[in-house]
Amino acid sequence: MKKVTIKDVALQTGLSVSTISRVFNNYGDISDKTIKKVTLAAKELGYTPNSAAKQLSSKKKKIIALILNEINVTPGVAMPLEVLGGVVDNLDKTDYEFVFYATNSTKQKQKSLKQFCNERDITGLIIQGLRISDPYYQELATFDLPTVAIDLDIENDKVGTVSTDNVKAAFEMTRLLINLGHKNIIFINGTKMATVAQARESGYLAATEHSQIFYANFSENEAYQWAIDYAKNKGFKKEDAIFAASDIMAIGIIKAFRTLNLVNKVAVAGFDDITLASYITPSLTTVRQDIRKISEYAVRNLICQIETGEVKHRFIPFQIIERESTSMS
Amino acid sequence: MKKVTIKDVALQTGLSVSTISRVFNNYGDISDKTIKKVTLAAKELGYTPNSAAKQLSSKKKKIIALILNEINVTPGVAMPLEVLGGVVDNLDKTDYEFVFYATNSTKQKQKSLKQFCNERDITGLIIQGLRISDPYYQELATFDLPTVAIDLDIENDKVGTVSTDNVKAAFEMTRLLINLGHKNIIFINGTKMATVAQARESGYLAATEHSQIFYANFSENEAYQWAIDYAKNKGFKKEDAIFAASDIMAIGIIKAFRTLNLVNKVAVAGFDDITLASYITPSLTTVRQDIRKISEYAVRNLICQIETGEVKHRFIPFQIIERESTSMS
DNA sequence: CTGAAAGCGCTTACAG
DNA sequence: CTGAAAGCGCTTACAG
Repeated sequence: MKKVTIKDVALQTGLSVSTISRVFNNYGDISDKTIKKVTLAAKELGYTPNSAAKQLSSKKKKIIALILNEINVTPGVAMPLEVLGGVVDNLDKTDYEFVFYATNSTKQKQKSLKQFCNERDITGLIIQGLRISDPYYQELATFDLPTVAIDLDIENDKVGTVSTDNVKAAFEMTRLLINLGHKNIIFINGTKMATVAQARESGYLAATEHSQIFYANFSENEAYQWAIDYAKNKGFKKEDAIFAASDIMAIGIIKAFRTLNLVNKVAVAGFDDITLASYITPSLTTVRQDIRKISEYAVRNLICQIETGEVKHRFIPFQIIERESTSMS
Repeated sequence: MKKVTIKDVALQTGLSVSTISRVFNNYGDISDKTIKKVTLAAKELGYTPNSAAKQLSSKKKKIIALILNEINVTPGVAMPLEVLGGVVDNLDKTDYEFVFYATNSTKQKQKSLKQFCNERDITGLIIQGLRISDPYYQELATFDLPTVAIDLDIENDKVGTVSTDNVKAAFEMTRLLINLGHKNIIFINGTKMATVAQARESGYLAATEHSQIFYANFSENEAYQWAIDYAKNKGFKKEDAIFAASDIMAIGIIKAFRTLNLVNKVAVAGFDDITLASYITPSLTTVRQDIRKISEYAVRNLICQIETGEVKHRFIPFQIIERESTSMS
């Protein structure tokens, strides 16, 4: 089965290749009769334009790449999938093509962002999941292709950003815990290597006077272990409340609290509102991010940036979800 | 900043374009001196081969597409993400390029699989998430590109398959419930429109004498509602056990059982082992699929099919995970 | 071991 | 409104 090309359509219709091309690209400057003839012939022959040829020959390329870092590390965390789905859906409504690329720190070392974009003729980029230690994070500081970074702070006025206002969200959550009567809010952060973690930490710091911060690497196990150790060494008090910078860590702490018989005695709050948060017992008080909106604005702002050069920074509204883990018996 | 092409490298080195191309494609037939010179010049200029041009000019293309259907429908279900990650990782070890494409029933109507593959010069295809009612499912019956379908039964000896042995797994789970002393196993299936659902149903049927089957559309809410209604109309008995064809439905039933105060009285089992399964209370007895292995064999078999024409059908081992939901008080 | 030239399937000024 | 021709950046027989 030979591939059918634009030439075959030209032959079939007796028109020139240029005309066929114009019909397919809606040049407007063509007679209705021709349009009909070409459309019919194309359908008959089963013609589909070859995208590589199109890309190569066309001046104005329109390809948006989504780059996701470390997509399959944390079980239960579906954010990458949601971002992917959201970006695809929003891009479908435009005439930009979509390319997906999954990366990780190994691959980042092998091929630079710029290399990748040159190879694929990328027009614009949406990127998510980078940590501060990642090569691509560094590269973004001097990157000159239209780019929107999700959940990242980049010191580069060519790079737009979309994220939850992590500072404000952490501030509000901390205030909520205080308002619920807890005197001593302990903050369990992930690492200092993530922009979102830094932001959440500073929000926490702004809301409390007596700060106590520990790090559990965004890991359920490490958070679990931390809680066990802390209980042994210092002991939790009724007036304590734990605010974890991710639901996964909060869940680790809740698990420890089950063992320690501390459930419903010491409040726990998380961040993200992953699916687990509402299913676990006790259900978890947390901050819900609006990933659909984040994806939507990532696409929207990127296209705006490509077309007008205007770089935007946007916070997407969040929601504090109060559940059982902060209501004490 | 002009794009640097193979021509620039040729100019810089005083060699011909053909030679540069050969160096980059490891033709072997070139002097070490030349290789070094070219490599150096390429690095200096920051040359990266353009993939569109490569694709267009090359006879032997090597592009594998992963097509995922309806990626963002069910919260808590990360299978598409795991498949994506697995396929990417396994493809990274080969010299095939990877293309990702998310589809849904609307998009399937707009563009046929064949059209999509022609446009992109796809060499081979991995596809997951299709339901029997999907246009692409129909199309696969007569598809002639090397293809591996995940979790699908296709009547086409050009299409390979990789999946859990759903029949056997459902059979074993049903037997387990019987062995645990439950007399009456009620099967809650999703729909008749999914191959996996049909397979699980027949496994169930093979293992029990008194079959009772209901459908809850793979929906937590519908399963919840079903349990409430059933309790009202017929009433659950101690000897009953519920086997749901997905964890999500099993969880809906557990939720209903909480309301009905039936937890630990009537056994519930699920299928999939999603993250939630181990976190919910009571934790859920279920069938664990090995998605990493499924992805691995999907890639491996597809490449084998592309290179040798041999079409394979493969079952990936599963595991029955016994947890609290089937241990009665 | 290397080069000249045709060709992959399109788009797009330039003419008419 | 339509066509002829150059060109996008590569690969690959064919010569030498």
